[in-house]
Amino acid sequence: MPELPEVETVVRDLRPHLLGSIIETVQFSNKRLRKPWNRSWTKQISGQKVTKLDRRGKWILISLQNDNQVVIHLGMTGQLQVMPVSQPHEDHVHMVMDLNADRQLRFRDIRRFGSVVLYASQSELKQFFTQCGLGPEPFHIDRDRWFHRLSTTSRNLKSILLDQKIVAGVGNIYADESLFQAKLHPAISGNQLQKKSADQLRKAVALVLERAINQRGSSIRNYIGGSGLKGRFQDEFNVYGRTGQSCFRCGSTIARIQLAGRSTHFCPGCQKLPIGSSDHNPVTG
DNA sequence: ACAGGATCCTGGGGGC
DNA sequence: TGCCCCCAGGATCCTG
Repeated sequence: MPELPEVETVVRDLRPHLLGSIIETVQFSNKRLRKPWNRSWTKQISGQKVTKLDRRGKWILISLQNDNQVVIHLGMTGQLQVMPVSQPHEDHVHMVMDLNADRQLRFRDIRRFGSVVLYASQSELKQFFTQCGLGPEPFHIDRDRWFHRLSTTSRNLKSILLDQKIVAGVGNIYADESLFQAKLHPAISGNQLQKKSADQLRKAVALVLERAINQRGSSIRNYIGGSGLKGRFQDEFNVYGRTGQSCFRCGSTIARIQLAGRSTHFCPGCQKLPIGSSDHNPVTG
């Protein structure tokens, strides 16, 4: 669900509430999340002060005074908010962290694709990211490296953008919006791109994400920020969810195809396949 | 190496 | 009102 702009918004919203807070204890519901919470971790983090709140890709990182790192992934439907203990409990709350001053950090996750885990130290966390090969932040991609990654693969651009090993934080919405911004068809393969086009895509991703952050991300159905507020970027979509509507740029009808197992939206007028590429049939609806 | 499908879940919307 | 089917901001594993 939440992609980089949504996760960034959650972190920014939570930061003033969480920094300096003391974690008293943590409790989980009886339904398991994507990754299990080790019971011994509860003791480790009890009484610890929150010293830092960060984001890496779609991961939320809570640093504690003893160097422990609480790492949260929101999955598809995760919501993270600090609220008073007195606030009534919602459905689907699967983790509650009791904080000082009668407050709680609550993790609500309808589909339970999210996770909350602990790493013993910053270096252990770094090791984890290295192990899973997490790619660079979209705002700090090296131009030549990016071109090299693209030019050495026959995979299509859509699946490249969704690959967290190539660039961290992009999901289905922003992949489609970035490809529209760069005027590139999602089915083009990486090694078909000229250096100039590859660079246009690199810049488009950063631009689209930056704009989305400024709008607090996109709220399609479940997403809310760390303050409970929705995002506004869904009002600025050019292609995502606009199947059958007219392109704001050229007036063509926005098409939807299946790519990398995901719904993929694009404008057949602005985003053309190079001659010789195989064609894809639009799915209506 | 890559594409595609299935899987983990719950809920909303449309069609009948 | 109910049922059935499809769809969904993610990630991972398996097959061909």
